[in-house]
Amino acid sequence: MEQLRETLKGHHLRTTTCREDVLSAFINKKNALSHGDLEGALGESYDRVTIYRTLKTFLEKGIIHKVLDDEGLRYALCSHQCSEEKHQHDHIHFKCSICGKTNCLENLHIPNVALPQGYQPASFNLLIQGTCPECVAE
Amino acid sequence: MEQLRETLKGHHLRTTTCREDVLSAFINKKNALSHGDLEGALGESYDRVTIYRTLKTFLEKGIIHKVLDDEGLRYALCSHQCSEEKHQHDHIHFKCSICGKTNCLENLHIPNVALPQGYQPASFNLLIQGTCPECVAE
DNA sequence: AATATTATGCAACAACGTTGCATTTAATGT
DNA sequence: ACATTAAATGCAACGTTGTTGCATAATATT
Repeated sequence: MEQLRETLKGHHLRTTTCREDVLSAFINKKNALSHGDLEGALGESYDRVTIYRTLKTFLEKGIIHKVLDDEGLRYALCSHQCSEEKHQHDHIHFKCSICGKTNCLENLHIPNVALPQGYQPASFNLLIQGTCPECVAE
Repeated sequence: MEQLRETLKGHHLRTTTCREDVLSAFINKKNALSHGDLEGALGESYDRVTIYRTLKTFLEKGIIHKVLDDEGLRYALCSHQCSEEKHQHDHIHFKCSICGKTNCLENLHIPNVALPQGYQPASFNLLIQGTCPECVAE
């Protein structure tokens, strides 16, 4: 609870109940969340627009990052210290096609790629789809 | 022209002017296209819905594949022989943040990744964002 | 407690995508 | 070349997703 306030303050954001609730949703569910997921999780507590704006500010301030997906955009917590100035991510995202959950594999880095002459890379996004350990087990 | 018919027939599709036009749009513009791009390129010739359905069939039949993007879905031609039965892609997508175009780097394969125990990968999608050769030059 | 600044809710709108149904078109056999 | 069958299109309507402007409410600061 107090930790939420700290996180928000650390990113120069005012503490509001909506931001606390969105942030704790990300912390509790450990997988990536879409706007719709959050709307579902938070019920009628907040306006749709407020959630959109909360996601936008969290993105800008470096609290969450985008997770690409062939069926829509999701968001996940930034584990390492991201800030308004710089977002840095080079981990892999895994989406399970059985349970539908997408997770950050924080420990796995995206391997280097030798691009052809002239290409200047700035950011990388690798999504692997398949079956996750929980769903393989069943 | 005749080639378009061949391609469509090869994927067990009837030849219609809409399908020919959509297909040639993909062949002419060499970058990935969104539904909106196609609507723009084809003008008022076809109904919005028809373009959506054309994209859907092309996807299913293995003529085009999805290209993920943090600002929406795009589609690009499948270079290698994809079919209704199997789609196989392991090339890299590069999106230029200056000109906004996304291209398939057909010759670059996604490097192998050692996933933790229990993860069963099925498909890979790597998007690199940065500056493309044309925009670097300027 | 008063103030300045920021966040929220509401309304309205725009973009994106889907479904059902009647009509038109393409392929096939005669 | 024509009739038949099956599939594709256009239209209307709808649902979802995301954005913007503005008045109100809440937060941080003095």
